[in-house]
This record gives sequence, structure tokens and C-alpha cells, in this order.
Amino acid sequence: MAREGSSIDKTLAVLEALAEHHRVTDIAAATGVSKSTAHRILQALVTWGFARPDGLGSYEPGPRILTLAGRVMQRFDPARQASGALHALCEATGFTTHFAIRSVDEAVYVDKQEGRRPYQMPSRIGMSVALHTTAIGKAVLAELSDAEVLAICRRTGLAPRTPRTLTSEEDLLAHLAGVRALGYAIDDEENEPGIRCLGVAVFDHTGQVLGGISVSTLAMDMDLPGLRSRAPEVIAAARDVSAALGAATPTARR
Amino acid sequence: MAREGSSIDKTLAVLEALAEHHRVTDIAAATGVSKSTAHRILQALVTWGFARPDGLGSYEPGPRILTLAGRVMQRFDPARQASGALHALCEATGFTTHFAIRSVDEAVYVDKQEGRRPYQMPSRIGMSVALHTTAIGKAVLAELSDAEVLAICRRTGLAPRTPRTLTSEEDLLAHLAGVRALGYAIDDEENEPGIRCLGVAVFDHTGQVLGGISVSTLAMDMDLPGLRSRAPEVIAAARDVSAALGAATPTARR
DNA sequence: GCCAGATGTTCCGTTACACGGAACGCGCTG
DNA sequence: CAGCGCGTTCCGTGTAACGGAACATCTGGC
Repeated sequence: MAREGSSIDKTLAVLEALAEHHRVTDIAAATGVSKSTAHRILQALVTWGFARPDGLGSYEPGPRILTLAGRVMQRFDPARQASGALHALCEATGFTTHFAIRSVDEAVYVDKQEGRRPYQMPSRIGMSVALHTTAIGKAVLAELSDAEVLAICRRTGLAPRTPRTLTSEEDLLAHLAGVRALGYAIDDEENEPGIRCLGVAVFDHTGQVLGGISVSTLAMDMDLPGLRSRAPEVIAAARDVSAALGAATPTARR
Repeated sequence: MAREGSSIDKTLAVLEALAEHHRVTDIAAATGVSKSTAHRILQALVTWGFARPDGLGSYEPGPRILTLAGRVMQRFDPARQASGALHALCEATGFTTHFAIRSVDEAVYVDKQEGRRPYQMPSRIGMSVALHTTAIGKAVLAELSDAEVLAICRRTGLAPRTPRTLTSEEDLLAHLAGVRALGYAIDDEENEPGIRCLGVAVFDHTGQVLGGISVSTLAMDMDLPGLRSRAPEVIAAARDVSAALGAATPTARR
């Protein structure tokens, strides 16, 4: 990114890089800006609280990122608007339900409601998940064209998370065709061993796919046919969520 | 901030303002940059996913802020380093324990471990809390000079959150003198009605106060003398957390 | 229904500052 | 002790950030 990208782009790139790197040299390499530019941006991030010097010449993310995210979550309309419908789905099925928003090439959980089961899911609000391995992610991908899906795959790769993860573009595209036909996606231990989810896309008021909702269960607690039998409730809840978000006709669009 | 502050400062200011404002004009007013500058920065934030256009000419925070915070939390050393000591304190007392980091004029929860009680605290990781109303916040303030405390009070105000909140600078300073003498702070329904907490400051490897840990209980579940009797365990745990963070002598400094 | 005012968006001339290469200081290692 | 790598600082250069003005659109009051 040397001599490339605006000052704004460089600032955001350094902010992002700080989540993975601590040393000035590594941040410069990861972002393509020069060492002195990285250093100068880091000083500004320290001033704002987005970075902290560790006292040894390296830097780490500052708490300001967390307070900003917390504030955003407090005011994030989609999560609040969806919470009623998500809670109703959780009560009706008894399973843990999630609402995640697409964020460029991944999704981030913005709501999670614990089901009435004697176990808890390892997911948490704020956690990022891959699109190709999760029910919500695949539901989102199914709303995109094959060309858009392939572009995402090429940027992110299709890393296996379990032995059941779909790792070829052909397999994923074929799978997504099936998701489009069904109107929902299934993560059958593709993201986390022992966990099975069913997800449906949700749309915002512009009709664009925003993210999705899902129900999650231990594989030993619910078999595939049993999970599929809950699909109509999840589809109805996704429609309610989309309606709450102002979507006119929240059906799958092609 | 017109012609004032670097491009980096303006970018971060707009990013922050976006958590409270949606319209370009309001963001410009809140940050002091011109409408065209605010608009230009917003376009870059949209490109990065830090902002989303709402389709009606306004903007809202984008999911990228949440995925970045999630990634920071995954790698945030203090929370991971503290988690063993925090867990031990939770097991020993049976109460919900928190770890929060000071973030300029507030604190943000970076860890929370649920106690073995038949109730849950409304707090959540990522949530910001005021310094003057919480046990951890007051423990942090007690590590600062009166001048620094007054400067913070003037920036934030001393808004009442419950009828028991300390809302005058004199009362707060007197209270903090007591906190220094005891080595711990008590939030006696000052932040949330019906909730009582005991908090102790923790220090980082440079000896600076980083934040604090606390135990929290329903007021009806534990009276004040009972809570005070647990202070030595919290103080010991805070020492363990500080040691884990590399602090040499994590005692209250003056 | 019309018009004034407010807001979002775009344009562009000016100049302030972002940029990065070079240099310096420091620490580590062989 | 020399060489290397890294963090930090400096400064000359040139370009991109800046914001005022203009335009398009929307809203609300009369």
C-alpha cells in the first residue's frame, strides 16, 4: 500500500493490523505503509486509546476499540429489532439461537439467546465466523451470485475447520444451490465438531441480505431429520426479523 | 476541529461520532470537521465496513467494528492472563467476578465469570461503565491524584445512575480517600439498583493502574459486612492478576 | 401546492501536511 | 566488539486533504 490508499485507508489498515501484530515493523509489513508512517499512525491511535504502548517498543490494541464496539452494540438497531423474534424462536424450539451480520468476508454474532438445554454453545457475541463453514454464513452466501461467492472464496480461501467442512469451490457452489432450493442452510458439524445448526438469511430495508439467524444444537441431542423439521419455524422467524428490519418481501431473491 | 487535528484524528473522530450520530450534518457538528470532509471519511468507512449507509442518506456503524473488537478480545492478553485468577476468585466466593480496563474516562468489561448463584448480572463483556458509579471504577480513581480525578469528573460529569450514586466532587473525593485506606472500593447500589460490588485495582507491568476486578452480588443476597468480609480474597486475586500482568509490586501507590 | 430551509453529495483550487527515505540510538547476538 | 534489526526522529517534497461553493433532493410550514 506504499503511496497507495489515502491517509484514511492507512489509518484503518493500521487499526486492523494491530489486532494481529504488535511490532511496528510487522504492522508496516502487514499494511504496506512505511515504518515511519506506521509509527506516526500508532502514536495517534495511542492518543485516542485505540492502541497502548507495551513499554518495550511494541503496541497492543487499546480498550477504546472495545468501548466503541460496546457502544455500537448498545445502539445497534438490527440486534435490538431482531431480539423479539429471536427470543420467540428460542422459546419455541428450546435451542440456542444466533443472529449474525455479514461483515465483508465473514460474519459477526450480534445476538445470542441461550436455549433451554443442559449445555451451552461456545459462540459469543462479537465473535467472527467464516461464511463457508456456518449455517448463517452459507445462508448469506446463497443470497449472492456464484460470481460473488467465488470472489469471496478467492479472498478468504476455504480453510477446513472440521473434517466435514466444504473445501472446494465446486462442492460449495453445488451445496449453495441446494440451500437456495430449501430456503435454509445446514451446518452439519462443518464449523465445530459435535455442533449442528440450521440458518436462514435475513434482509434489511433495502432488500439486501444483512446476515442471518440460526438455531444450534449438539449433534448428539438432535439428528438431521429432527433439525430439518424445525426449518419452517426458523424461516418464519427470519421473515419476522427481516420485517422488523424494514424489508418489504424478505423472500430469497434472485 | 476545522483545519485542526490531522487526517488520522479526523478519521478516528468520525468513527467515534458514528456510534452516537447517524446524519452527516450531526457527525460534522460533533467532530468539528466540515460536511464534505465528514462525507468523504464516511465513504472510506463504508468501503472498509466500519460504516453502513442506511439507504436514506444517513449512516450507521458497520459490523467491521464488531469483528475487530471480537478479534481484539480473542487476543487481548490482559483478559487471558487474568482469567485464571479471576476464575479462582469466582470459585472461591461463588459470586460473579468481573475484570474491566480503564478506557480514558470510563471502563470496559473484558472478562466476566458467572458465579454459582441462581441469578445473573446484567453486565456483559464489551459494556462500558462509568468510573464514579462502579466498584472497579472507584478503585481505579483511587489510584489517581485528586487533580486527575477532578479533571475526569469535569469531562464526564457525575451523572446519577441510582439514588445512591455519588454526585458531588467533594463526596467522591472523600469516598476515594476511604477507598485508599481500605485498599478496595464498594459499589453499594450506586451503579445498578439492587446490586452490590466490591472492587480492587489491578496494575500492568509498567506499574500503571490498568483497571480492576470485582465480585458482584444482589444486595438481598449479601449484606455489606458479609461482602466486606470477602475483601481479602479479592485483594489477593487482584495481586495475582497484577502479577500475571507483570506488575512488580501491585500495592496501592501514593 | 409552493417555497424556503436544511441536508446529502459533488466539485475543485489551494496549500498544509502526509509521506517515506535517511539517519540515529539502542539492544541483541554471534 | 561488530553487525544487524528495530524503534524513533527528522525533514524536503509533492500530492492529496481540505472545505467553501454549488447542486440536487427532501421536508415542513404556510
